[in-house]
Amino acid sequence: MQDISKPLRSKSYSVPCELCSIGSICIPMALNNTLESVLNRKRSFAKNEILVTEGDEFQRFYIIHSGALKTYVIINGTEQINGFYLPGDIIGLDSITTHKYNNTIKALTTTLACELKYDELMALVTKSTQVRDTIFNLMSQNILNYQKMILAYSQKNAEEKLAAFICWLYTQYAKRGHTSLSIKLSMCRADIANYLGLTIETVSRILTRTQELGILSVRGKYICIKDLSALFQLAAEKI
Amino acid sequence: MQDISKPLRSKSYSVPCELCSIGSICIPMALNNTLESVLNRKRSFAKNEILVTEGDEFQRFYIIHSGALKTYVIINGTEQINGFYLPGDIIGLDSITTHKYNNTIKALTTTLACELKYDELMALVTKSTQVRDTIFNLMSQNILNYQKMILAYSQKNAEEKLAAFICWLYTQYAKRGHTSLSIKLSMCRADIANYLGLTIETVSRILTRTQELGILSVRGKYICIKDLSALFQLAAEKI
DNA sequence: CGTGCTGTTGAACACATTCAACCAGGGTGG
DNA sequence: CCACCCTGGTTGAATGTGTTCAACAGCACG
Repeated sequence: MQDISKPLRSKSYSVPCELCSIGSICIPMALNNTLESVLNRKRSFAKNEILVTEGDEFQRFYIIHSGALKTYVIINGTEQINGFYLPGDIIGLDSITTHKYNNTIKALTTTLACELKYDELMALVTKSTQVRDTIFNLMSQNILNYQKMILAYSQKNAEEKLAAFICWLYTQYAKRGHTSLSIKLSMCRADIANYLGLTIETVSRILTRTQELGILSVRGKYICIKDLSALFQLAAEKI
Repeated sequence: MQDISKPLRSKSYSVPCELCSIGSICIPMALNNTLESVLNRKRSFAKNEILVTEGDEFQRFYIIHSGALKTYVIINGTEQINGFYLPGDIIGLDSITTHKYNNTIKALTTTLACELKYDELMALVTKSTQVRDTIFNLMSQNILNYQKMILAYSQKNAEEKLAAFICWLYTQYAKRGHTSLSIKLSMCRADIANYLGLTIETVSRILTRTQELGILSVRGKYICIKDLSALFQLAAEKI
């Protein structure tokens, strides 16, 4: 595994296995040599490649090693983005209950992802309390995150939503060890607007306004956070 | 258990144990006589009684038998409602990861709730694959629900949000066997507005407007759905 | 009968959208 | 090589949705 991940870590945002969302179970599994059966080798996906389509039979989770994915559904013929996923994130927890994928998953950039078979993970949950606790912890964290997001996105106005979004990006990378204040957006303005329930014009306007306030520096897909605490304050969150 | 639940079912919205969110594991446990150790007796809470406060140590889930609860956090001195919980719902899944309650839980009306100890549930997860699968299914369903809610509440305008909220109420009751089109709101307008990120004035105006359209009939806390499919259409959801 | 609480209604205002024009960069073809 | 177009992004003016502030109605309670 290291032979694949090592050269990539310098290239772009990626997570070493220890910082992955399932890291704490993956590493022990590697030591026990049961890894190969449960966590398949990393697979590479090209930009705009579709990993799975809404309605496909659910078999495996995807855990992002590097790159970025988005998930969306088609409502009334238009794409509605459900979420963005960054290195260390796991996709598919919502599919346990439906036995099929509820969203289409698409690569925003070239992406490396680990595949984790559901059945085999479940078998491990029963065998190892460590795996059990890790998975429950992961799902609980997911639920907590969604709660916070609902709170955020139902209460906040456009400016606060966008600030919260950039805070979220920063926090996601920071959680996995990338504390840089310079962020390269892997999604276009239209995707951000779609996800936040805004228009691209509003997103654009707010980005320039926030830049004028000296909080951000925006150039195309590159965003530099000039005043992190002001950004978090704008998002109405505590750091 | 039945001695408690039976007389209540006629009185108001309540769920028989078979329709509870954990029903499928609860019933077998009752048969195995392990029930008493895991699922404590129902506890009654008065209107406005606080079950737990944000930050309290997490020990048990609450599963609503009858009545209604709300969860909220205090942000900048003001209450921010996180969610409403109805008969059959389980509260506390977000606390597994934090080991403490992330919200304050308060009874909206007189409420009967079952208490389910976390530690003892986990022990059962390892012992019984049926319990394991039920709990994973429950958590996955939770995650899926939140995904849909985020989509809903970030994309929809005020009218659609409120329609979606009433649809959600209807669906929640319907899932547990109460398909009546007459719904008694257990929360006040201020709570609805707070939760949906609107003002009470807007909620009020939209309710009367929707009534004028012949979709709803509103009188105080009593709502009667006159045209279910129109309501779902307004909420931009499929039935 | 007044007081307080919950909910409704009205008018002025603010924020976000819509529609439109415009700009910058990348690729293609003459 | 430059004109051309196409895509992604920014900016401006008019419109509309939802908020704010205020008054008021209905109802329970002392």
